[in-house]
Amino acid sequence: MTIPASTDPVGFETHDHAKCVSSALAAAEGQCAENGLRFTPVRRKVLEYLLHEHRAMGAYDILEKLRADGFGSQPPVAYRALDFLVGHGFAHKIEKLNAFVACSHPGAGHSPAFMICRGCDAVAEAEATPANGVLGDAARAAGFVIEHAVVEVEGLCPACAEQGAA
Amino acid sequence: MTIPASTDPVGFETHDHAKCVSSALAAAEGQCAENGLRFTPVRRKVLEYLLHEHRAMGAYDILEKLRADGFGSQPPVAYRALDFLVGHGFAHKIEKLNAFVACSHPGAGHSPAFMICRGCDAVAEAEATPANGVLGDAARAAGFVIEHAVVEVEGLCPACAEQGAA
DNA sequence: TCGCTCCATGTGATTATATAACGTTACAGG
DNA sequence: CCTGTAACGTTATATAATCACATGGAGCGA
Repeated sequence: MTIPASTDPVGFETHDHAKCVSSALAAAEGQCAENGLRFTPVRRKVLEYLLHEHRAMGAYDILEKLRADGFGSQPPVAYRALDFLVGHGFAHKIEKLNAFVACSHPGAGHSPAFMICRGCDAVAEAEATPANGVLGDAARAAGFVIEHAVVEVEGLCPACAEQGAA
Repeated sequence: MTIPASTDPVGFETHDHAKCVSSALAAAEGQCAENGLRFTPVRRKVLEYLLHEHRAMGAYDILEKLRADGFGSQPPVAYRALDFLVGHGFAHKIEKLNAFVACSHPGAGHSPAFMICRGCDAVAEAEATPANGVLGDAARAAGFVIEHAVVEVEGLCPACAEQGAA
């Protein structure tokens, strides 16, 4: 796991947010075009919300924004867009929070791990390697075939830790 | 979803289930006595269900059993018992399934990881080491303080993999 | 023993999260 | 243009979890 120091894809650091939103949207658009996927207005908008907020959002938070923007306002509208985004790797679901975040590592097929700050709800994405380590050994020993991994660690981000969030 | 009484999978292998249930209950009872905790009938019964089934059970599955056994039948009854069991390490919540399992490694304070079979819903518990590996490195580099980890891998257990569950 | 306090339990109501089912609309390919 | 498929919109419902408040019982000190 090497974090390119200048681009801050993962950390709890500041970055040029407007740029990261627009470039991520452009990347998603390109990837959809390449793979014959339809990057429809609802889907684009939902990804935009997630990128803009840069934190985990509940489906009903998103739904409220969709309503405000004139889209359909019933749960399936939000869930379908989220299913699409998650299914194609543009976003991830945080099981612990029953919420969703935009993917921070666009492009590469990956196995994400998340650091969730319980102080401010910020979520940072890192790379997991579930097949390695003790768990991978245990799985192989048991004959278990790993298909997908959920790795989510809870704790405090630097800012919250410093200001002593109990 | 009925599993033959004497051959439930633990770590996806067969074992003497009646014995493992009773010894786990006895261990829990002892640990409660030692720490001044009240191992009440509801709590005991819920742990018994979880140990007996040895798979992930939803809170409402448990609630139904409680009702059948003459306990209170409103959601808080089940959730409170589960909160107690999870809080003291006698059971764990599987976030991916919104369900609960009895702890397989009683006693030691630990950081569990789970292997979830999508074929038969069996759940095996292993030990995770979240502070190690690439994620630990990333967290330290970012200044993130890990307090708790959720590690859940989905896939196929040996039995389901063999019979070609798609 | 009495009475106090704390914790656990029971219940009704409500909030939060997610899916089912069905008709309509938009779009790509022939 | 026709047609098949995928996306969308809406109603209704299922599933998961919590709130708020009343009741009851165990432990403890006076």
